[in-house]
Amino acid sequence: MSTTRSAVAREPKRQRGHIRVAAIIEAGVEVFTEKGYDAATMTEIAARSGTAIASLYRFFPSKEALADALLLQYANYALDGLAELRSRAPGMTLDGIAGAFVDFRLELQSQRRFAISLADTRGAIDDKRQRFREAMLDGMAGILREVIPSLTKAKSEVMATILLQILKGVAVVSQEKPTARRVLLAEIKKLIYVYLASAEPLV
Amino acid sequence: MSTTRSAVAREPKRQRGHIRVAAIIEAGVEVFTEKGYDAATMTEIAARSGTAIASLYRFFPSKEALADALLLQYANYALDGLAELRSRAPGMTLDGIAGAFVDFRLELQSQRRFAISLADTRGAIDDKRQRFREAMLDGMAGILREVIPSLTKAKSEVMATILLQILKGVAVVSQEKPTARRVLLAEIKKLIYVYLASAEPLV
Amino acid sequence: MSTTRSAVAREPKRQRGHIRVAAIIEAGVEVFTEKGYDAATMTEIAARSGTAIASLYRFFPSKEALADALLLQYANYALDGLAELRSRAPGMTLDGIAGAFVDFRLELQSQRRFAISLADTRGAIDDKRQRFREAMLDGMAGILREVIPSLTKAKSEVMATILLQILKGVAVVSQEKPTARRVLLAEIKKLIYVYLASAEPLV
Amino acid sequence: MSTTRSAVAREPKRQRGHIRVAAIIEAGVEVFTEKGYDAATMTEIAARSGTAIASLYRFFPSKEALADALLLQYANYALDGLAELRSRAPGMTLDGIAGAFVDFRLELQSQRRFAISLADTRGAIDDKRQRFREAMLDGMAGILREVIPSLTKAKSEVMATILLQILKGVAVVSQEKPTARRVLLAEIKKLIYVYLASAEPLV
DNA sequence: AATGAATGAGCCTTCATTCAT
DNA sequence: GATGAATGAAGGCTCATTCAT
Repeated sequence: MSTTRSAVAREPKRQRGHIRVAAIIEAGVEVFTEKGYDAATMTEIAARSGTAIASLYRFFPSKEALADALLLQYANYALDGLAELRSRAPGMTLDGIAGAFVDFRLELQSQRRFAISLADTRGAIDDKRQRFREAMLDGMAGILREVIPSLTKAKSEVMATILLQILKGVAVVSQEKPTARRVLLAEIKKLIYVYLASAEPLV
Repeated sequence: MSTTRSAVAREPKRQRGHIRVAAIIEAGVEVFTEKGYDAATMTEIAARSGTAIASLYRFFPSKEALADALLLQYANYALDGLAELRSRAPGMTLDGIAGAFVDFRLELQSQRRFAISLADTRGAIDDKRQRFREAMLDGMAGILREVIPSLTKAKSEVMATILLQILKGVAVVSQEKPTARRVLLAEIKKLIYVYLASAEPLV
Repeated sequence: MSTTRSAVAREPKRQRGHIRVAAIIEAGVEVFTEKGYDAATMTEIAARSGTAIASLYRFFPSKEALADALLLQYANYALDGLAELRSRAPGMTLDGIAGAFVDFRLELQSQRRFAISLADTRGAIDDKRQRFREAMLDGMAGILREVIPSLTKAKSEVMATILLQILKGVAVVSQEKPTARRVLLAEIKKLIYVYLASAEPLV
Repeated sequence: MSTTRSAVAREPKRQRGHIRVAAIIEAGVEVFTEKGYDAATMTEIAARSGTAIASLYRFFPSKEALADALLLQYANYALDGLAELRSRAPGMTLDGIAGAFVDFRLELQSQRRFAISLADTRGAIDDKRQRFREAMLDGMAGILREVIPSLTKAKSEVMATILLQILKGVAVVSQEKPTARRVLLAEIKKLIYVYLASAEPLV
């Protein structure tokens, strides 16, 4: 499938390797998420994944490469989910789609797969994040046009930007206590609903 | 740089200190904002504020203490602004208050006073940030009740949480190009408006 | 790469081993020469010789051992050449022998067989280098006595030391551009000639 | 004198600093000489100079910068000595100048000031070494023309190249036992003498 | 009181060498 | 026997923080 990839993660050729990589990725997500890119140390990631530091470097030739890989994986997962949502979109009510968006974001969280707070990380990785963001916006805009056909492309893009920001709130409220959490998630759904409704032409 | 100081009236120590502290804070905001907490170095902050490193440490005994102070200052500024907004709230239309919220957030940005991306920084500083967040939520909930008297306290707090998240979007869209920016800010205002309107009982 | 090996006559192990070793030695010479002892990595030598790293270690149990082997091979080659030169020495003119020495050194260079700049490498290898040096001096002193029979053993050894140093210059000038190179090589020959002549008793 | 110098050694502003720098330079010369550039470690240089590693880096911002500084210092010292020799050259006999060259080289050695075996070191430092070499050749060629006026510029340069190589032998024989050493040094002088004489037109 | 210097802990990364399949 | 994977020791370098003048 893929032959050589310069500075990017190299995939293992033996069974054990895959397990290792999985452990590293998991630890990487954990540590990056907990501490942020700069404060995370390769040593800790290695330790937490039960790998020797040099082994970690065998698969991910640099800290940045590891972060890249984590982001990429998250991006793929998220984009896949979004595509799936889109396929279900036609015929959904505004209310349904509002809930679907929130559930989608919730799912992303639950899958411990995401990584790296949106902060620090300068340099090359930022480009990739930017591209990911654009792909997300694109996908969301598409969904919006699916459910509100009267939307122009431009308008749908603006709304997607807003929507993305709203959905970030899901991550924030996820840290609240269960009760508050439930209430807040319902409120976010409602917010999205009224927002979408306000953009739909009155029949 | 240092001049004679024989008979000349030397400013009272407090005065000099204040100037120094102000310079440090300004430099601190700059550097933290530009590079993030981890990548910012005390040496650079010292240099950029024209202070010797040891002097910097006289006023702020650690990097974290400096970040704390920066946050505190920002919090005070923000809370003051919020209080002021609250005093103007009574009698404002929903539309007016939606705009006012956005303008308020915009103002915060423009005043180079705020610092440190909400990420990295772990430890003690997080508590303070939490308290600041709560104070903000409190203030915003109050304003909401001011403009939508029918709101219960609980409901207003939920809405404040949502609103705060929406307002974070102002920072995000501020990085877009002027045209897009203007459009997006208008959209945020609209979003807030429809959200507030949805919570107001139909007369 | 690896083919079937069922009924096909597999070369005797020894044979295969020799090929491997030869490949490793060649790669070793290359890499050591290009990068120097320290900067050369066993991994690269393995890769460049098409050997697996573990196989390399089967033949040469350490980096130093490999360097040793390289030196030894070079020493043998050089000493053989010197012996051959010695056999041709009787009856040569001083001028002829001067040229022969330079050509001899030139030959050594051309045969990509030599390795490792005379620097770095500490430890055990230095002893071997020392012994090699002595063997060379010995051989050269012998040749000198062959062409200048009046030389005492002691004197011939002193002269050999000097001569060896002069010949190192061949390596240095070899890096010059062709034209300069030619001139400098001729000059070295002349230097050797006048040096030898100065030691020959006036007839 | 000098204000800022990017990646090069920074000179201390206080008394203590000069002492430190001197100690570092001495240790640097020692370690680089003993182990070669690659094998030398900053940690050892720091330790041997009684400095903390970070202090070392305060003055010399990188290993290469330190090596650079060492080379520069050596070059200056050597070139000064050569200039001085040149001023004494007019009127010297060939025999005298031969001895003077050897003494000059000997002096360089004795002044523990020189550094870094001519091996390893790739990159930027090699350029400087090259320039240094050329300056030396230039100076030596000048001296040769001083004592053998009939020399063309080109011829003197060729001879200087040869001479430089011969003089390297001084370093080599310096490692011999005193007795052998004395004999060899005398032989080098003689070699230089006959070489120079061979280039002088018969009167 | 102010400041340049000193420092040690720690980070990312590499590599010779040994395992385990 | 051959090979990819594993590893730990070490190296260059930075930075928050403390001394000493």
